[in-house]
Formats: sequence, C-alpha cells, structure tokens
Amino acid sequence: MRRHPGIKDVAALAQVSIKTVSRVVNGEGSVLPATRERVERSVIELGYVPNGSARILKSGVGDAVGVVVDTIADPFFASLVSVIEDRALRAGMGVLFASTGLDAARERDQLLRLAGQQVRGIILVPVAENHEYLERYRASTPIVMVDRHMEGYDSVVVDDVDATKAAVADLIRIGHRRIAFVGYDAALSTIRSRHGAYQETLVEHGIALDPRLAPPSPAEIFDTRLTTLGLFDLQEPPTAIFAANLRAGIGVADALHGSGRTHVALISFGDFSLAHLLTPAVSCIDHDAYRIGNVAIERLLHLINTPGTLPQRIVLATERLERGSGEIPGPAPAMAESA
Amino acid sequence: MRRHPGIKDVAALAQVSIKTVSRVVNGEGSVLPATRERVERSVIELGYVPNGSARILKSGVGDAVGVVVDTIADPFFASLVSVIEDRALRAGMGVLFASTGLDAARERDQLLRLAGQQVRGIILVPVAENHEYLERYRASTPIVMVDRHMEGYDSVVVDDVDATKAAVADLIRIGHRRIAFVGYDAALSTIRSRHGAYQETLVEHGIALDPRLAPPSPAEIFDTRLTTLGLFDLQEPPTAIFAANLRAGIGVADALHGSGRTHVALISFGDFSLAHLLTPAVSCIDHDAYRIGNVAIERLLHLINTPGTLPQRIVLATERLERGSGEIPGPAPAMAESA
DNA sequence: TTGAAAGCGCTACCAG
DNA sequence: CTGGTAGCGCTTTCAA
Repeated sequence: MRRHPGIKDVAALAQVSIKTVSRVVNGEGSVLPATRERVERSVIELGYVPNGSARILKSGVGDAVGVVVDTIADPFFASLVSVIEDRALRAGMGVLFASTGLDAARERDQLLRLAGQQVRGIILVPVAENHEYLERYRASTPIVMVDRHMEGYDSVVVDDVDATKAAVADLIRIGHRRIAFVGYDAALSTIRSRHGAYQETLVEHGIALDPRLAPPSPAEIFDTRLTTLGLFDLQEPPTAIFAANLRAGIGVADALHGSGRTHVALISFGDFSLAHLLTPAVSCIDHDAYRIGNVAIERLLHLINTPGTLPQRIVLATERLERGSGEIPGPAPAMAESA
Repeated sequence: MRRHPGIKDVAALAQVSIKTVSRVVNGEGSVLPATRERVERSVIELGYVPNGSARILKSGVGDAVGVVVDTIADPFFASLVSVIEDRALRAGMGVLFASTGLDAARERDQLLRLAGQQVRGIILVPVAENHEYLERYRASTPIVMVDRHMEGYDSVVVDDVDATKAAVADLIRIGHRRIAFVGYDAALSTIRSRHGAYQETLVEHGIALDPRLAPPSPAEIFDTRLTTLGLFDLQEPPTAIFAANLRAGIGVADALHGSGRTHVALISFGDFSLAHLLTPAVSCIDHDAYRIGNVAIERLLHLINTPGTLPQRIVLATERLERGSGEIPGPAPAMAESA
C-alpha cells in the first residue's frame, strides 16, 4: 500500500514552497490567483489530503468531541449520538464515538484513546463507578456525564426516582399488588435508583417486597423475554410489570404479546418505536434521547468555551405517556386517591 | 483550560529521559523495576495520556477504521456500526464514525476528515454518485462500499432486485393489482434499483404503471406516514404496499395501523423491532445489518492486510419473513403459479 | 539499562 | 506575495 502524498509532494509538483500550499489549502489570503490555481491542480492530481494528526499536533487542540455510550445498537444511544453529532458539526467539530459494551476496562481504554486524540470535550454514559484515572485529565478537558450521575461531575440525567415512584404508585392505585420489576442490574446506578424507588413505593403502600418479582437481568443480555416469561412460572405471577429501561420494555412487550398475556399491565421506562401501535398500546415514561442529547452537547460546548465553570447536575423532567397498557386495572379494590 | 502534561513532564518528574518514559508506557522491555515504578507513579500523578496525534504522525499509520453512514439514528445503520466496532476492537483498532445526513457535500467533508486522521480503511454507505476526489486516495487506503454498489469499488450489498421482484410477484399472485411503492427517492441508487424491479415486475404481469402509486418520498423526511395516508385519497387506492426500506416500512405500518387499514397488504424491505407483534404481523424482506456489517468489516480487514486485491462485489441473499401482512389476498382472482 | 538527537507533516513566525 | 525555519510530542535509530 502506497504512502499518502504530503504537502511537500504538492509543493514540488506546483513548484512553490510548502508554506504556499498550506496557505491555499487553508484558504488564507495573499496568494496570486495563478499560483493558487497551480497548487489546486496539484492537490487534485495527487489526491492530497492534509494530515489531521500533524495539524492537531501542531495546534495542540483537536477538532472533535468524544462520545462514549453503552452500545450504539440501543436506539436510545443511537439517537443520543445522532443529535450530538449534528450539533457538533454545526459548531465546526466532528465527533469521535466509542462504546463500552458495559465493560469498565473497555470504557477505560476507549476514554484514554479519545483523550489521546485531543478531543475538546467528552460526553460519557459512565459504566464504572470510579474514574479516578480521569481526575487529572478533567483539568484540561471537560466531561459531561449523561443518563447516569456521578458525584463531582457535570451530568444530565432524568428524574428517575420521581418518575418511577409515580408510575408504581399509579399501578397500585388501580389495583395492582403483584408488580414486577424487569431489567434489574445492580451494576448500573440508574437502574439501582429506579429499583430503589420501586421498592420504596411498594413499602410505602404496605406491600411486602418479593425479590422474585425483581429478578436480576444483567445488561449484557440484551433480550429480556426469558426473564419476563419466568415471572409467570411463579405461584403468584405479577399482574403488572414495570420495565426499568428501553431494552427491558421492548423485551417485556415482546414476551407479553408473544405469549398472549396482554391483560398484564405494563409501564416502560423509555418510549420505543411502534409502542403506540400494539394492542394495548404500551404506556411509557418518556425518556427522550433527543432532548437529553441536546442539553448535554450544549452544556459541553458551554464548558469548552467557558473553562472553570463549576460542575452542575441537570435533571430533566420526564413525561408519562398513558396509552393503555399502564392503565389496565388490577385485581385489588382500587384505592382512593391518596392525599 | 490547562495544557495536557506531555512525555517531557513525566520524564522530568521521574528524573529519567523521555525515551525511558516511552519504553514504560509502551511496555517495552529493558527498564529496571525501580525506574519503571518511578515512571508509573509520575504518569499517574500527572494524569499523563500519550498524545495519539504525535504517535500517528510519527508512525505514519492510524489505529482506526472509518465508518460513514446516512444517519446513526436509523436502527439499520446503528446495528451496522455496532458490529463493525466490535470486530475492529478485536482487531486492535478503534472506529471513527461519521454520518452524511444524505448530503453529498457533507459526505465529502466527513470522508476527508477521516482520511486526514490516517484511518487504515473506510466503510462507506455512499450518497453521492461520484467520489472522484477519492480516486487517488484509494491507492493508499482501502474502501468498502456497503448497502449501495459503486462501480469499480469493493462493495457488500443485498440482492435488491431479486428480492423486490419476488415480493411484488407474490403480491400479484395473491390477487393484488393496485400495489404502491412507498419510500421512493430517486437520489438513492438502492432505492432506484428496487423501484425499477417493482415497475418491471408489474409490467411483466401486464399491469399498467401508475406513478401516483409510487409517490416521491425524499429520504430527508424521516416520516413516511403522510405519504402513505395520501395514497388512500386516490380514487382507486392501493390494496397492497411495498415499503422500499426500513424507514418506509415503519412509517407505513404506523400509518396503516393508526388509521385502521390493517386489511391492506404490506411487505417491508427490512425487518424492524416489534414488526412481528403487530396484528397482522408485518412481512419483511430481511436485510440483516449484523450479517452485512460482519462481511463488510471482514472484507476491509482483508484488504488492509492484503493490498492489491482486486475489487469485488459481494451480494448477500435476503430471506423473506412471511408473517401475515404480506399474505393478505387482494381483490383480483388469484393467479396460477407461473412457470 | 539508559540517553541524545533526528524527524514524522504541518503551521507560525519572520524575512525577503 | 512568497519562502525559510523552528518546533508541536512522540518513536526510532544509534551511542554510551
């Protein structure tokens, strides 16, 4: 495989100095039209592409922001990255994307790789609880955590606890007592919050906790159908399910519809395409990647342009989409609206 | 915002030469344990991250492959990128991703940006018909086109024409005469192929073409619901719809189910999540991003390791998933199986 | 085992 | 308007 032509090759062919080539390529003024044209022809003839590494090395700053998510195959993160890229492009920057696969070691490698590329800032959906290897690095490059909070860092999250408590409370109000929690993975702080809120709400309403209704569902296993179906092998199966995230929501919907259990109530944390077309349509807590991504990239751009800003935790309110599946009443007598 | 510490800072703090730091960081042998430890402490203390640009500049080759798609928000492309990243990581490379937004100028910018980053190879879902600015560059960096073919380049595509002809022929066989084509965008070669195959099949069966049944549906407009609903304002509305791609399939399903027109037959080019849960379940031509991505990255890795390989067009066979919506009979008398 | 120095491709500074 | 030259941070000879 041949080497790429460099600025010197262009200069030689156009019979000018490399500085002149640099001027033409970067559109700086002060070049005679004739010279300029000669250089441009040489650039095309050789298929010259400026070496970005050299440029970055010389100038000391990169021209991209880094984005690190669990996996791009998840529609929530795909939308998030898409929004961020569009906005970054408008700010004249590219985006360097990487995924962790929910593996802390891989997260570390990817972050260091991005850091080495001199990114101007990083948006991270954190996996590891601890990022101390970033402590120093942060001093020179801003980082915004998304979806999961991390103490001492800037973050953009949603009101997990409130939304979950409200959803579970509503299920109880309409007569459910056996409410399952699908998608429980203690490794993820967001999920832990939601799980905690779920438990708390049950207890507040005097319902005994049954761990079998919140079976572990490691995030590495994309498909939550089996977990869901397992719930119906219990002596007292659930009459309602709370799905802890998008991935879980899709799996639960699939399992319920695939096994004809459409009488089971379902509320999903995260809306998914076609959720509104199922019968009954799936009720969701809307966890809009578009809005979250926009807030995160705006915050990051702000931090890039205004160094020294103190970390801030931005909590976005979610909205509940009541489409039907979450309003299916349970067997217990409906409770009066609590004060 | 402070500057990043460099190898010199580490060397100074550890009281060694920069070469020794380099040795430790890159895990090369021949460093006294005591020295090594001193260096490692300094690295941590300063939060030193090697400058990838300098490394790439010096060595002349990058450590990543580039991937350019229409938009990462499309689940098909998201899966494609995900598969490619996983495989690249296992090959010790990162992935530099960029999206074109279906804009030829943006495609060009993104490609040149990736090229400037010294990527080892590029996987591209092409938008523009012409990439002559890449002609020279190809000599030094392999490129694999995906999903849409381009003469003279390596490509990985599916059997668009055959799959479309078979699907449309089947719709005719079960009694449909008014068959619509949703998602027509003449700017995309893949869609043109599918549209051509659709027209040809109708003509072969003696059915007159009606352009109103294949309304233009520019790819920039993500939502195809309005286009779909418009078809039912025709005096003679369609009894069957062929959706030209994933995006169109989702929109059509949404429109049909949302307006209660579930008696209209539908075959979608591309499977989507939950398609099998609708009533009737949506019949698809399966256009598996996982398989396509795998073949593409394997091909690229091969080209990287074996320069000078001749371009090859790899055509993957698709599979038809008959779930119900594509098997709804039409009003015309069913035709006998053709010889 | 360790260090000094050259140079990757480019831009910035200062001359001409 | 144009060109020479220094040097970005790193790796890679070649010496010590």
